[in-house]
Amino acid sequence: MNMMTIKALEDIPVMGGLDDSPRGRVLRAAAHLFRHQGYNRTTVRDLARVVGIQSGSLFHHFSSKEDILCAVMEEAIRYNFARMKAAMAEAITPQLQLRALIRGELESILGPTGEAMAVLVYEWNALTPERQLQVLALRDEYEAAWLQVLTQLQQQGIIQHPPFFWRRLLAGAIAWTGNWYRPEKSMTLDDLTDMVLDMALAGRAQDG
Amino acid sequence: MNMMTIKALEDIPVMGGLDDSPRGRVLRAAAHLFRHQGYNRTTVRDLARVVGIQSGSLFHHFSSKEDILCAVMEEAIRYNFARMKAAMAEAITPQLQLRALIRGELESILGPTGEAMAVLVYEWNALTPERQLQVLALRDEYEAAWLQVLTQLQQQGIIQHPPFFWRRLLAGAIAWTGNWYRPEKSMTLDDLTDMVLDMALAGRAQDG
Amino acid sequence: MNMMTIKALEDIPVMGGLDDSPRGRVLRAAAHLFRHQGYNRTTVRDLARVVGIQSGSLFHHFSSKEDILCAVMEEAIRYNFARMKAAMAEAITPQLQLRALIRGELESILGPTGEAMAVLVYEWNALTPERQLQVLALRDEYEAAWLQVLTQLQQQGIIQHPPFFWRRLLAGAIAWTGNWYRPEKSMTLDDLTDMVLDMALAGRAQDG
Amino acid sequence: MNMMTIKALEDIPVMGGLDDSPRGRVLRAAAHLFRHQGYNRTTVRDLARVVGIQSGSLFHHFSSKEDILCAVMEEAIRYNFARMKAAMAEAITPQLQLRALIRGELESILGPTGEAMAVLVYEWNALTPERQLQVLALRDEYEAAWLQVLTQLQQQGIIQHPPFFWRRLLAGAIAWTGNWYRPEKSMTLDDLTDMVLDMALAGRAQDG
DNA sequence: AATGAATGAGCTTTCATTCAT
DNA sequence: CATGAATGAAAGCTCATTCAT
Repeated sequence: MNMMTIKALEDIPVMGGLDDSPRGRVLRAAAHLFRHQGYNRTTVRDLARVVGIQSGSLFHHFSSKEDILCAVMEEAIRYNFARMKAAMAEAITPQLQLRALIRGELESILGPTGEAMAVLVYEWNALTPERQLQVLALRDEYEAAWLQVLTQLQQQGIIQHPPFFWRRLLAGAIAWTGNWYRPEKSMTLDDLTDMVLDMALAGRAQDG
Repeated sequence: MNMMTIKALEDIPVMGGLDDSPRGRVLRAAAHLFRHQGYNRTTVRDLARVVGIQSGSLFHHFSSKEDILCAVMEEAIRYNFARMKAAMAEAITPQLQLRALIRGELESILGPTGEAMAVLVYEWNALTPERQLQVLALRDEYEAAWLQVLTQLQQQGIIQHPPFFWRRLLAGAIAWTGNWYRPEKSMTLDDLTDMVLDMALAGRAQDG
Repeated sequence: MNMMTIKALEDIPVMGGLDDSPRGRVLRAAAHLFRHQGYNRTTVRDLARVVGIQSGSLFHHFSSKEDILCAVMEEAIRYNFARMKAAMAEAITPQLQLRALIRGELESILGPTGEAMAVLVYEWNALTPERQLQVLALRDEYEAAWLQVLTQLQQQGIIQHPPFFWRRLLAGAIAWTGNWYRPEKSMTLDDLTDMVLDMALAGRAQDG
Repeated sequence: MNMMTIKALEDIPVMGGLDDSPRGRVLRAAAHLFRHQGYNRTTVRDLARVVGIQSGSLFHHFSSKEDILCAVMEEAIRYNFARMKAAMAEAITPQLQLRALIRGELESILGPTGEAMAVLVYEWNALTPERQLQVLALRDEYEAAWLQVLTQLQQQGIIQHPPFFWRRLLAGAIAWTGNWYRPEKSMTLDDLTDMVLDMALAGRAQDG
């Protein structure tokens, strides 16, 4: 692979929630490399080189390469879940909560945890089935918050389609932004949030 | 990897547009394996075994493993592009054209080419840059049709957001269905199409 | 390997003694390819392509790739041995015979059989031991002529060193010309012959 | 190939200039195997087995099989060049220098570096063109010493033919000794040196 | 005779992981 | 904790040879 283009750790955006411990440094480098080279095409030597240690030393912090992958995914979910809960606590109405959820998810994908979130999606089946279950457990907690808000909105007649399906469509639209969105004046993150919110509330005014 | 679960070719859904030539058989098996095991975790021996030939024989039909990956992607795009053009030709108004586009894209992801389409998304950077360009050229043609329809709808005031961005959000929502949608009575493919169409036309009635 | 530089059969110098039969065409191409790419780095497909047939067809004329190698070597020896005997028959004195031997050997290396002769030297241990013996039998006949002439010259006091060893040194000097000599005005084949002859008769005048 | 005849490292003559480091052990085994089996017919597994390591471990010391071949050649040239310079420094007259050059070259071919020198000749075009240039650069330095001495001898009227061509003939005669010379009482290395020296000074007495 | 798809053993190389230091 | 040489299984790919047509 095109290893020459991969930078040193200092040039990689700091992944939210990870400190400068060896563990944190490895996970940040891993998120970056797994995202841009793929999990399988990234060697533990690549990873060690970016972190600035020898490949054997990685195994003092993680028991296997897959363990690193799994940790990247879990940290991403955990960190964003925490932020999401904080944001939700401040939002009063379901509409505002929905906006907070959208905004939070966009930030998780487009901000410092973006690479880890992309890894979560793109390297999903590099995980053994038991590890998939382990990560899914975390994810379900997160999804429950979405379903709760969407269910309220449906009960209020503000959205019309089944919350479960509707959430899935929105999840896809949001996740995909990581592949194309780049912040610019004419389309700030707030603008993007509003655009997705319009999508989420589609059909709302049909009743009005 | 989890090879024991992988079936023989006869059990793999026939990928649209591929005949029973050796080439077609290889591409169908490849789409399936690449989708469920990942490109890197699928060995040429895996592939040969499913097709029912020896691994060396693969290289009579394709010059490399990456060549197979690229062919899977190109066949999927080409086949669906052809079907999409046919469907578009029959739709008169932009609204109907939009529905045809959504329906076609959902079929491409949920129908016989679904595995190949997923490979196109998930294994994108297993392709060398020059091959990415080659595939992108095909893809651009396809996207142009979407943009044309969305632009017309915007000019008519039916959608409000910039077509380019709007298309991206819809593309994400539709692509993601491959990860969760399973046909059932309470949510047929037609129902799903209408649900996405509602999303696409979000805000339409706000003006009314 | 650098296959693109390998020409069609028409551009390869006609190896002496080989007609335009399929067998002859294969041997000429083989001498050329084995010389410039090495025996192992030349595939039967390379060979077939240059000859203008399919690789499977080669095996109607030769039972194996090694069989082709062996035939190249044997033809070269046989052809040059015949020419050498003819030349020797015309030379009267041992000195003239020596010159004829030198001239003949230089021609075999620098002329149309040069590639085959180089293969004989450089691919010697691509041959199985039994085939080596088979070729050596031919070679011994050829060497006997040299030894006879050198022995006569030694008996006449014209050369001083043991004929067997002296022949070996000369054989090396002559064989190596294939790696550097290119005909030019200031060093024709005749000039080269005389230069080697001077070497062969070294020390001659010390007695005089 | 005839692998059963290949011995363990301990039975292979110690190639001059190489210590007992892993690198040195590999190069000595490689010189031996490449010489007797040919470069292409020697597998990295053969090589590893003789060295007493696993095949994968070779690639900690050399980046490729060709890298090993190249190192064998370069070490041989470098080592012999150093010895040659030392010997030349002690020789006063051009005649003595010529004898030193001949003696040194014979030793390089018949002594501990003999296998490596043979590999240099016989496996030359297993090297990629750029590597050939790299090795040629080393070789040119070495050849310059020969030409200088031969040119002096020509200016003194001691040899008559153009030094460049004369050197080539001698080089062939000397290189070829590796294929036939075995030390014995009636033909020691000194005797052989004198025999080649007589050749080199051929025609000398013609003027006398 | 000629074809060319198919074979399958064997090649070089990669790489996660181990472990003596 | 860190190192980095060593491991050895497995990868993608090659290629002489076969054989049904």
